[in-house]
Amino acid sequence: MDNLPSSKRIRKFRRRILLWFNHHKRNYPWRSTRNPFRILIAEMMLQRTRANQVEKVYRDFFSRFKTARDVASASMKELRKVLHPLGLRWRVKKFREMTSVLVNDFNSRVPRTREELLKLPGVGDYITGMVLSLAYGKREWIVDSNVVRVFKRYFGMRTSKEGRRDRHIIETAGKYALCRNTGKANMALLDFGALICTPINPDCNNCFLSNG
DNA sequence: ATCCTGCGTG
DNA sequence: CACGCCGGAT
Repeated sequence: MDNLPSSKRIRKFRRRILLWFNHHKRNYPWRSTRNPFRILIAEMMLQRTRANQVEKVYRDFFSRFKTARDVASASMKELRKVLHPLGLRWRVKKFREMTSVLVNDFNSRVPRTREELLKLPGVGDYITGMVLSLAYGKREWIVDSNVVRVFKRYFGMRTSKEGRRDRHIIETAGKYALCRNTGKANMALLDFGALICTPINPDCNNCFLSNG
């Protein structure tokens, strides 16, 4: 049995985390836009990479490239130069492949459905959920390492080693996403995991969830 | 040492 | 389901 948290518990959790988020939100350039392409690029940079580290690269990137076509036609050398500080060098090629598919198959439009987004090279469930919820305002879930950790601690959920792919985790994230402003709720979950409910030395004293 | 707003491959 | 990626922050 899965032992999913009840809808009521999830709603309460979301309400409290959003309240916290209103005062402790992290500000990043990709959060002050609804441009789907910019959000998509930002999410690709953010995978397995700390957000603070991405900030400068994001600005560099968009000062050089404006459109999907610009990226698709850039030289590997130039792309490498911009993206190098992020590490994960195989990712550099993904930026070109992804934008090429965007230009060739989607008329340079970032798709609006999960199925189509997943056709983009380098784009998986997580990035798809972020683009759909943040750029298009859809009620789509995200699961990343932060989400798994927060759910485990708050709801006491058990997971396999690959908690991100556990069905009950994804279902909980799906229920969590069913609200008025899913993009905001998803960001709140990430920030809470990154700032308070950290992997090591979580700041439990300042956690509104731990007392009560 | 361990982790980061994961994804693709085997 | 397991693993590599890969620079940089903690």
